[in-house]
Amino acid sequence: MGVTIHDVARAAGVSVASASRALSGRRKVTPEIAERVARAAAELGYQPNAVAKALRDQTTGTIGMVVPGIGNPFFTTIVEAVERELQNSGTDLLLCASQYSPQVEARRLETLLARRVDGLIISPCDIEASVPAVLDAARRVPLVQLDRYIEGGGADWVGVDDEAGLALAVDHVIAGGARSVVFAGSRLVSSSARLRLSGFERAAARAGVEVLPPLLGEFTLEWGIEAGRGLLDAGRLPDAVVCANDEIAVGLVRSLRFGGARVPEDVAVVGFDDVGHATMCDPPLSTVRQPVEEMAAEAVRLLGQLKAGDPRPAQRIAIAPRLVVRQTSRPVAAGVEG
Amino acid sequence: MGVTIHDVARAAGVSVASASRALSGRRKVTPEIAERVARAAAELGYQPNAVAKALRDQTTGTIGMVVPGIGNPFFTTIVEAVERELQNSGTDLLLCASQYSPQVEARRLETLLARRVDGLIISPCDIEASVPAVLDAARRVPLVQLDRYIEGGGADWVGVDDEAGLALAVDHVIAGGARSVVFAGSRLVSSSARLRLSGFERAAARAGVEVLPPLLGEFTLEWGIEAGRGLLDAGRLPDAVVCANDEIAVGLVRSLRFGGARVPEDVAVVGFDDVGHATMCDPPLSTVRQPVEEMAAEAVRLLGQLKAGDPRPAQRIAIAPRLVVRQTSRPVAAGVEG
DNA sequence: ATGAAAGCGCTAACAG
DNA sequence: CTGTTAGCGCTTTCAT
Repeated sequence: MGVTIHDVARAAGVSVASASRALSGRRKVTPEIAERVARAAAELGYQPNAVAKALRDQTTGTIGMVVPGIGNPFFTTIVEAVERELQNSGTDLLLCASQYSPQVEARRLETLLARRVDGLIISPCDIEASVPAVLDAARRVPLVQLDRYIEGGGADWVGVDDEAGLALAVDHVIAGGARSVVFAGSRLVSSSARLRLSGFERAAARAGVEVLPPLLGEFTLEWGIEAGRGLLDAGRLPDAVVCANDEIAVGLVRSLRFGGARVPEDVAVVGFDDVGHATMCDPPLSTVRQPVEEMAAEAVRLLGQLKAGDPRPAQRIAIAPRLVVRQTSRPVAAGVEG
Repeated sequence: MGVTIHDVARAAGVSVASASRALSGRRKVTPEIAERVARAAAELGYQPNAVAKALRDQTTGTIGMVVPGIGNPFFTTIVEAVERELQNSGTDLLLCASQYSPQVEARRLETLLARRVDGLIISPCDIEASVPAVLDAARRVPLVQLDRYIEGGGADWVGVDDEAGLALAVDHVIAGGARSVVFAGSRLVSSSARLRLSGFERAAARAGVEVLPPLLGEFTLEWGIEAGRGLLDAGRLPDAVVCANDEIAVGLVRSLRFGGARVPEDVAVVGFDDVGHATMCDPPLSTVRQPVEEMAAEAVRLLGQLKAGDPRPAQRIAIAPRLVVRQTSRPVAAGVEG
């Protein structure tokens, strides 16, 4: 079916070696040959076979990326950022979703490795169950973890500084007058879930406010709605609820208001991520913005370093987030934005 | 770096052919050899090189998919559906986003083709500008268009029956008492944009209601908000607005209510797609549900047929959508659902 | 500057 | 049933 470089060479009346050299331009050929080869290639509609090139070169020009799910806007945002980052490096992205299952995650890694990707960017779905597959992959190929990471180190990581982010959120609601606070997050199955809870607890303890027992479910709108209902049913509302992501926060605001509570007058709500949902929410959500572009850039940079062979201990890079005050929390003087 | 089948063969004390046969299990070998090979492979951590296999077999076991953008929940939903559909066929998906640009779309197709995908599923971003690249790709490899399609035919397509969907929406609001209607959609740069507008116009004309000039922008929340403002500023509200997708509808509802109009009492709003956003909306959005699973299944089936070589004229498969009545339109007796 | 040939890892003919 | 070998398409020595 395909037209090969042999066909081009024959049509141009030169050897395949010359054709190869002319096409790649990486080596000198007479202008005349270059011309003839170029014409032949164009006429035949020659298209280089990347598979053969990959086998020969032992490098595919692709990097694999696996995230828990592309239904979550945070992950699609970060995927887009990585794609943009890779844009001009001639590297293609092979994107996979693990669907929040360590089994399919392991399978995905396996096929990515079999396809000989030059590197891997992964947000492991489970802090424990993902360990073997991720470590194994890291042994075979440059790998950096983005956002979520696995226990025990051994592989590079770049993500947001959750601790700092939660401190930002907690201090903000307290500055707005909150005396009792609660955390609405996810069960502690990922690093993000754990770090955000502990960051919240630390900040709240430091401030000396009352802390209600955390509400732990999923990183979803549905769970946010449920958590809001739970709060209403409990009879007494906290002054503020800090959420582990925006989807939870949006759901929470919805059910709180549906139940008659005013946001932010009766209870302040702050989210985390600031991708998409936050501005869509009514009223617009105060949240902690993850520095997605920087995270993606850093991950790609790290991957490049690893590829270069540069041996060094595993790195962890935590990038500082930023508070974005909108309308679900009481403003404190300056800093309000749309 | 990698351990090859030669290493395995040597370690097992057999020829590469036997090793290959034992590993693939596609041909008889003595149990003893099978055993020895299996052990050697396990001990060495052998992992087959898919690149070499692809070159040898002239088939990669991958299909490429290109959609305008993964930021749009409709496309992520359909990508997930296609992934699920492919799950058990041993075929991997190479996902690309064209970012709504015919240029990057063409480039993406080019590299997918260079990587020798076995087939292509594409939602062309532009009904006109996407034509050459898509047609060229279709000439080289089995290709089916999903959702959007290009002008002029020549390639298979599966999508929703837009005409029927818009008729459903229009008839519904009219049954609810609407006497004047308007369409809020996208500029006519894609097949979906065009078909939905014409479907709306036809259904409205058939019903004999008053039709205001259509509002055409983007398939985004922002445009929905703007369109809603425009409607308010115009002084007189229509009884119903039918939207080309849910994001527009959500934005529209938001700005209409913000401007003091009651939904659905003053104006009914109906969306299109029913993925994610619709239930998140407050109040929950009445909409036309795209049969995403069926569309994905059909696309994969068609692709399989094409691969089988089965020559036949290009097919267009339009699947009937379903109306989902929630709370942004007045119900008509039965059929309300969550 | 150009051409002949080796070889990337794999599988399927083809012999034995 | 097993082993030897050719060849998928490409790039790069190695000679010329």
